Amino acid sequence: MGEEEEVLNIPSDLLSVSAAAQVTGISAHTLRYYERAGLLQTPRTATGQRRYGPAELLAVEFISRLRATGMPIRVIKTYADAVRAGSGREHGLPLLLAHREQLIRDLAQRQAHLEAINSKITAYRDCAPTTKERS
Amino acid sequence: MGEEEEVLNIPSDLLSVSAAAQVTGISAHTLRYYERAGLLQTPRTATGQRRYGPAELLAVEFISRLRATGMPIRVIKTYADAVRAGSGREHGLPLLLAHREQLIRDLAQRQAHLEAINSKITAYRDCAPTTKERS
DNA sequence: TGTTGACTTAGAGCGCACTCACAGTTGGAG
DNA sequence: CTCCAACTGTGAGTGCGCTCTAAGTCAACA
Repeated sequence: MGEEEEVLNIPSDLLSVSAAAQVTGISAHTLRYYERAGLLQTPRTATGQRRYGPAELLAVEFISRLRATGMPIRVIKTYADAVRAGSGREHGLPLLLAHREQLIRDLAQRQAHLEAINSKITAYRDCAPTTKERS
Repeated sequence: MGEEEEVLNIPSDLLSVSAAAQVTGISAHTLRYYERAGLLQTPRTATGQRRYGPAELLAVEFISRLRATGMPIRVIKTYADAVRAGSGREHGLPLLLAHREQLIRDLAQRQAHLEAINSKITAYRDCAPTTKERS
């Protein structure tokens, strides 16, 4: 909750893991962790170093959106597996559709929470500074 | 993320911890945990059992809204301490104001994530079923 | 009055998502 | 060629928010 950059500026060349971390805002540790967890599969150099191209960076960006909206790692893995297996439309899409519904409900709830917090703030503004307080 | 009840129906009599759990949707274990953590302070019977009145139930409801919008336990504790100390307006209100700003930013981000997910879904709909996939 | 189920506290355990530490390998500037 | 910084995998550690366990106390009905 709360970053600072807004949009990913994706370069056309291949990036090392730390460069990809800079670009995506996901730490190098976490990028490797995602790969270990099966969310991601990064091409390697001849000696085994990861190289992130535009496609991988976009994948990282999408994964981080799923994470930021509360999708658990294991569900993202299921999605990623489906996409890699070429059955994204059959098995991946339903996960996205379900997640979208969840997210929409979640947004509505958070809106309601925001309004309740606003009410509380207003209550503080309205009551006299020396009045005894509740909850 | 994702409950089922919408609004709290608060009774006027005093409730035991498990009855309060029923009403608030927060487990009895968690209610006790909140109290141990200092978020809550429930009146007791002569023999030490908790009794939740309307004020306590409303407090639980508000706490669960703060939790559901990502406020950490320790910050809620700071808020609760301020309110109990009678300095809610001076020390509690700023926490709520900061949290509201955070929440508003968070909502905007989640909206953006939703739109990105929608785009991805649309991409699945638009591309032919047998087309090779990406990311 | 006896028994059963709900209550009490304190502490341990769990699941998740990182995050770090370690030991060893590699790439590139000087 | 040397050397240092950055890379590698694996496993352990961390922080958070619950969630459960254990041992004991209490309420209330037959």
